[in-house]
Amino acid sequence: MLDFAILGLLKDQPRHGYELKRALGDLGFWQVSFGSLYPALRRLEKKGFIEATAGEGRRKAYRMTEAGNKGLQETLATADRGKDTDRTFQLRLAFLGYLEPTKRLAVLEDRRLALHDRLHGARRSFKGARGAGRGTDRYRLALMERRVRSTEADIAWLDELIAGERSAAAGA
Amino acid sequence: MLDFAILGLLKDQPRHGYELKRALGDLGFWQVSFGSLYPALRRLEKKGFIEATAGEGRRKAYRMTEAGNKGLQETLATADRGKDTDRTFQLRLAFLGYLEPTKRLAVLEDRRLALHDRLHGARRSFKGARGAGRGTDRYRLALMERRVRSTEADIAWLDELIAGERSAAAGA
DNA sequence: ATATAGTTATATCGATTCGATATAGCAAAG
DNA sequence: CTTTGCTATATCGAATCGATATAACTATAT
Repeated sequence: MLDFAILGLLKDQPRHGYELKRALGDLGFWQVSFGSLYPALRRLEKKGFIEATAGEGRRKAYRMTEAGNKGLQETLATADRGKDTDRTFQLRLAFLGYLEPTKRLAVLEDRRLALHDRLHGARRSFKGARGAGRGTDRYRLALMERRVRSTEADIAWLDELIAGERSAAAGA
Repeated sequence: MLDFAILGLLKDQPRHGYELKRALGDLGFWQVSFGSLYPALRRLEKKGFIEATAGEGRRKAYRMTEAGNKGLQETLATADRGKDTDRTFQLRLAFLGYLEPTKRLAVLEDRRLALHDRLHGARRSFKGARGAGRGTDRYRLALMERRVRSTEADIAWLDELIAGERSAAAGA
């Protein structure tokens, strides 16, 4: 998934390693380590998805190749979206603009389904634990309640995105 | 941190590996893999923090030793709380009931500070990106907004916990 | 009875990621 | 002019992941 993130960030412009780390961190949900980043760059280079160019000073700027662009498109469109973790979904969303507009809605709706399932599970746990009179630790109960609430909030947020997507599709 | 989680779960009762995985998953925020779990059990056994007992059939039930309990207490009380990730904080909270009542409030307040910092950063990013007229991708903007909202919600949730903690302290 | 499929359970493998650290140039402050 | 801090690439060992192997037990179907 890091490979995907790097390709997404290199689509706009060439960047060197340090800059990639910063840009990834700026997305807000993942502080990637150098121990992940530099091996990933070598991996991608070996696959021919990116290539190093001479940057300023000792910088090595990496540029996406045509093969890399193809790889990015494939990963973006790929199913397996049911398996998205929170992090991989956020990553997917960050680069959703690179996906064909007609395919975007499906990504959001798949995510909505997954969150819906999560909500049911979270509610069941919470109600079950609350029902078992004083059987459950106060703090664990609070964690369960948080999970319910934050999943509800995520669904609401996602619904706004979906609505925006639909009206964008209608407007086009 | 997995070691901490295992010790926390074994404090109540002995459990075998598979059961530990289930119990951890039931906490709601971490589906640990066997590839992490079994090596961790051996690690803890080697340190003398847990010991295997013969369970039913081929099960190996692990029980926490006195040294293990001491290790758990230390980790619970340990500072470094400023460094808590979302996951480690949730774990810490799940076992906060095992910490001396007088020390619990500090854990919650440290977390509040960290979330406060995060909120400032998130707001700054969001406003900055929104201000740069149409410079930022719609989906990335949505991610930033989500980060702001969910951090606000987390702080509100945490404040309820803190209020509960204070009144529990006053009542005692 | 006895296949069949599903669940429980322990275990290991390779690849990935993390967190810490080493190294060094470069810029600004004191 | 040197100390401090930031930029930048790199690597190491340990932890974790995801997939898979294996096998016993359990329930259901034929």
